[in-house]
Amino acid sequence: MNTQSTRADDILRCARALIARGGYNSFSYADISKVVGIRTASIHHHFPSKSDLVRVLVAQYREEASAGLARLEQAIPDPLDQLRAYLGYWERCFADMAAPFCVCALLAGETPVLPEEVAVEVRGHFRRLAEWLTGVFERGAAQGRLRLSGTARADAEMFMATTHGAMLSARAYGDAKAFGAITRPLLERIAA
Amino acid sequence: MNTQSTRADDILRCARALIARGGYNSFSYADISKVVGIRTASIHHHFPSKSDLVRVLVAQYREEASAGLARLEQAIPDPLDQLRAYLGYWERCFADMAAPFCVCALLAGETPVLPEEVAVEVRGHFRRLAEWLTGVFERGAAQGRLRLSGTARADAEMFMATTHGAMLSARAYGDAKAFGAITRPLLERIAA
DNA sequence: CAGAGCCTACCAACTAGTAGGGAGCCTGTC
DNA sequence: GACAGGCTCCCTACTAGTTGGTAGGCTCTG
Repeated sequence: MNTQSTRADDILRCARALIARGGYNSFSYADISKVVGIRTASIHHHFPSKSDLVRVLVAQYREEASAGLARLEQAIPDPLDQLRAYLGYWERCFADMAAPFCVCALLAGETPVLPEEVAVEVRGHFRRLAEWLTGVFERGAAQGRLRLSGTARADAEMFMATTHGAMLSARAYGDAKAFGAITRPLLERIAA
Repeated sequence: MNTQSTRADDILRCARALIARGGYNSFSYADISKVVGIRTASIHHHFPSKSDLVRVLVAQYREEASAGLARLEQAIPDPLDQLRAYLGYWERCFADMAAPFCVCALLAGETPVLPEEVAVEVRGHFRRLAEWLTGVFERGAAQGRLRLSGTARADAEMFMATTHGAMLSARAYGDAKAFGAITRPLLERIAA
């Protein structure tokens, strides 16, 4: 357990919220400085460069997501309910305005202008999520709970794409409810 | 026809390519200056502020998209083929690396940090595209060419979200073929 | 002459990042 | 117990380069 200074965590939490608003190039150390109450030079002490900060941030995000999926899988046995819970999580995020976007989905769009190290982490998140979803679809099909329209892998990729696209639509429409409006029919369609 | 100075068009074309790489905050007047061969001050002569430039850029993008959809609709009678052609267009864009992302999809993610006027244009594009797709799904269902899983509107929104999400996945994976891999099964699923 | 288009020369604010110093705290040693 | 050394964290002060944007002047054209 690292009970050590919460400052680095404060910085990461703040940076994550800022990135979720507009991506890599839409925030600066000065923005973090104002929120966390620390000088920009002190942020450099914790994270020497911006790419370091964002790489660590995304790596931590991936760990949390992975842990969350594992917890979800343990708590909920039914594959369809697992998908429902996954989408429900994001629906609640949008409703709360807490973290109204997947950091990795946003960064994925900016890939060409991202530091390579960050792009690698983002790719890792997409792979991990796609793998988890593939597993869910495989088990769902085997148990007769989900109706596959192609391979489990293909359905998983499509599910992920629709989810991310629904986040974009919600932002474009300026309407948090749009996310649920798009993803709920998605669930109905794949339910056996 | 406005045969007038191609400079403004050069600037718009260049800015569009730059935005398609990483969004609103990832390019500057200096970047355009280097490519177009003009001083940044001269860009301000054509577009007083950055938000002006991007607003006009997105408005022009919307017009082209609208015209493209109208042309597509005239040339191709079958609704399923229309969707095929729409996705084919983007697949070719990705393959060429010409314009490997929908400008509006990328900007949609950045909505919270976008100038209001730009966000309005982006929203307009999403509305227009969703409306067109809704029409295609309605006609497809009426002609027995497409299988709806919900209302035409809901299916259209889902189709659009999946398309945009597939763009994100292609970028995240660093693999242009991923777009086709995700969207082709999508077509098969909705074909009657 | 008027205006369009482009220039040079600015500007203030902001960008990520560096240098160096001071306060506090742990740790080892006499 | 004292005290030196080193380490962590944060500070002020600074840098060079970039940001979007302005002022004013030149040239070419209708």
